[in-house]
Amino acid sequence: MHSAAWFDSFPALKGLAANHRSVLEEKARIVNLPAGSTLFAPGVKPVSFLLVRLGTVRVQQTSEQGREIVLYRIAAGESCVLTTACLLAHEDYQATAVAETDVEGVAIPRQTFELAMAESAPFRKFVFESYGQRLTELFLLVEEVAFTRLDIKLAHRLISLAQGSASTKITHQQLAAELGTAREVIGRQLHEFQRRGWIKAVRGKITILNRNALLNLSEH
Amino acid sequence: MHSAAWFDSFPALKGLAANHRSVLEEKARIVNLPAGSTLFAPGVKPVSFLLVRLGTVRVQQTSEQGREIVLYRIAAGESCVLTTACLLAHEDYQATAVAETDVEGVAIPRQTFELAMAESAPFRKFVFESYGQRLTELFLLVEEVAFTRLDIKLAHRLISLAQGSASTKITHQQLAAELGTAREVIGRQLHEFQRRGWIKAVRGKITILNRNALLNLSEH
DNA sequence: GGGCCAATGTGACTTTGTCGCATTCATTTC
DNA sequence: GAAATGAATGCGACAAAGTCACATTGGCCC
Repeated sequence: MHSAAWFDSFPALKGLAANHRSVLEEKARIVNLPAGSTLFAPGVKPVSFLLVRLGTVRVQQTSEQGREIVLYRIAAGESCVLTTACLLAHEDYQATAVAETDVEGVAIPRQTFELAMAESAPFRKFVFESYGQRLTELFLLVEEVAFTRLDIKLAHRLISLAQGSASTKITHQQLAAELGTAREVIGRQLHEFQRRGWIKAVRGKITILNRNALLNLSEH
Repeated sequence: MHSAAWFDSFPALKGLAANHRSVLEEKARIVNLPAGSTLFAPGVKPVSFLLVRLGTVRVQQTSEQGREIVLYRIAAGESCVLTTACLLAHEDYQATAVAETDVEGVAIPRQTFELAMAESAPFRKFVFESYGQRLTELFLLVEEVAFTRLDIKLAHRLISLAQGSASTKITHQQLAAELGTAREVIGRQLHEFQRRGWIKAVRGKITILNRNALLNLSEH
């Protein structure tokens, strides 16, 4: 089906002219990716512009020694800026993207994408706003990585990963990869949080007992 | 003068159609900035698209506690991606840009810029290629900040700042701001390099005595 | 020559990262 | 059910990096 259903998932595309909209609807392809699958990895060239309709995608960087850090996440309704950048600059990917949940994406062929960029001001606006937002986020990430204490980063991340619920299924290793540090370091810090009664950690799961304390710390 | 002279400083714009070229030439304004002046700072909104014709610009981030880190440099012939992003996403700047040398820039009014983006494929290509490049660089920066040992980063930076010549005029504090670390840490490391006979440091100036040793270390 | 201030040095201490193992827990396999 | 397996976690010693509170030095200006 090349139904118009997907279009409404992207409020930012509301303003598109009817003719542009119908071209996009006609040429776009819905792609379904199971949780855990890799959308792209370093050295690969993108073939289509990519929008995420449902689910979330994690973009991360891996160092030569195998250590990882999460760069950002793509939420439902957003575009994959890195894909766009690589597509337009004719570069390879230099990061990895993993589906964190089952993901439904909308793939727009390069030609159609370039046409839309050329002809539709609202489409350009959509693409550029994503760009600006990511760039800002990356600047903040650099600052956070360089200057923020680990306990603060960890408190912050625990809250944001929990998404309002009390507990998260996550291992020390995964948390270390989130923040670009080592497992042992996460272990120590979780221990300290637990000693203070802020969390309860069991194998593969962390439960927040005192959200306010974590929140307070995360605001340093 | 709104001479065409500046145009030839941007090889990437060679492919522009004559009519687009003449519009840009007509509307663009040459701006001269003395070394050390601030192009933009957090909280300011950009008014023009900006190309750097001569000189270099340093873009840096400052943390709340006042610590700094250099994000990237804009060389002659390049555009200021952050300006573009903010311009298009209607956002404020969230970083600082400082002229490292006397800078001659080309300011293109927003309207003219948007027109060029709408009508000229080569112009879009120019803008997007800059974008992709910066994004790639920022990814690498995050990785470097998170995972690379300080001695390696410092060796690397000393070589790149020296630009082939043997000595650089720079203070420990400035080097610390380059790499996002503390002055004392730079001091210690320089001491170690000096002890090994790789550099000679005097107040405000560092001379490279053994470039190969530094290079070798910087390739870790 | 003396004052001034940026640049640099120093040592004690904390935080973070690294290394090499030892345990523990859950699941699969016999 | 017992044993085997492998991921997840714990632990202790040590190295690297960041912090703090000063002391010292060098260059410039009067």
